Amino acid sequence: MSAGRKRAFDKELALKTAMYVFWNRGYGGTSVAQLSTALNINTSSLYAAFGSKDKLYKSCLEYYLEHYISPVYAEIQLPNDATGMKGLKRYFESLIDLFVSLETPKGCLLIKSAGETENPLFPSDVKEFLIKQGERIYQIMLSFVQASFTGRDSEYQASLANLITMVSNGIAVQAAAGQSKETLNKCADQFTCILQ
Amino acid sequence: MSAGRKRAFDKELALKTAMYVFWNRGYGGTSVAQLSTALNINTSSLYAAFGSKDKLYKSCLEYYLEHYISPVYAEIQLPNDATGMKGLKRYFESLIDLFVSLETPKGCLLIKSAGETENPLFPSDVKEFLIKQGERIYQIMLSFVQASFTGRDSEYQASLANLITMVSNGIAVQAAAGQSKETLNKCADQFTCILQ
DNA sequence: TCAATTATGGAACGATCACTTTAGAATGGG
DNA sequence: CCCATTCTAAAGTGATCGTTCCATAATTGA
Repeated sequence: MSAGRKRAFDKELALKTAMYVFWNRGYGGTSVAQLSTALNINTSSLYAAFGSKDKLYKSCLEYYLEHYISPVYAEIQLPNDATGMKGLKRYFESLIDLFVSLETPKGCLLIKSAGETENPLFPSDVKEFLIKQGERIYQIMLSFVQASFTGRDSEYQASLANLITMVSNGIAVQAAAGQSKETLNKCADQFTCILQ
Repeated sequence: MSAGRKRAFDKELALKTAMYVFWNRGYGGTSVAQLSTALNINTSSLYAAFGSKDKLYKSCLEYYLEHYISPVYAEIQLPNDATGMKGLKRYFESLIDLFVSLETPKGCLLIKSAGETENPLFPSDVKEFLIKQGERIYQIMLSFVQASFTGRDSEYQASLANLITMVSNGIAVQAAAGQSKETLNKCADQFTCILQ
């Protein structure tokens, strides 16, 4: 099947490391030379394994979505006792845990990326990817709200789903700015409380 | 007093134009050559007038604060009939008007800048400046909340000021992502409604 | 064992980065 | 009018950007 020399590094581990670098410094703030150093891989090996800086970046975003964001949104998706305030509180807790975790960079890689899309060097296909994922996440939130606030009209539900997303984005911004887990949790609690 | 050749361009207009470029593309996404083109000024003139890219950037942030952000926060500062829900609603309206205005780039320059501070090339003094301004803005919001929600304990007030700031940041993120003025206003209205 | 295939290490590519230099043109006080 | 002063235009600075090339090393199927 596969002839040729074997890869000397763990590709998935390298991908995860690259994701951390992008998460910290952003797309524009990360150079291939820095990645090469952080991953302890030559640039030629990096290009052989991941194609280009842009392709590696997109792979990192996909990895982030699958391994970091999706588990959080699973909190409010079926099958679960996911509906209602209990689900929402668990969602915010998971989100804040992710955004302030000591094992990963602070804040949200997706929102950090979204802030760079107007950079003329930012890859346009990644921009489209981010828009698509934003819509997908909103749909998950909308389904949750529809299942949890059954007594309200659909316009209210749509707006509430948007408001919760808005608060989530605010949490990401303030987590990236260094706000403590306790402060963020207190805010999220207050929000869920005044919601009912 | 001033001998020598006169400047051939309007310095404040050039500053405003530079601010627009940074607001659109971010600090890392903007090159001096692009600024030179956009401002229709040679790089040497640009350096003579503004010192360096970093100094120009900081001047743009100061200009943004004075001419764009401060007027919004004046909405909830004394002397005004600024307290209470009426003040808060006007604050959100002004904020959303600013973030989705057709005459300026979308979103908030400060929050866009805050997302770039971990870029190793980002000037550290600007990072400190942003942190300081964030605290200043929080204090304004806290004073407003203390004057508007007199019946609550100070912990509740601090947390509420934080929550409102959080929603504001969320608005900035979603405005930058292209969300419509109507959608944002509906969300802000819903938030102010459930607040009481 | 030999050819085909893939990975590695390092140098090198042109382009662009922020910034400076140099030479000359415009200005105003004495 | 002269000259110090300031601005403008264009070329040039070394450094870094993303990416590729090339020789060599390692692995496999035939």
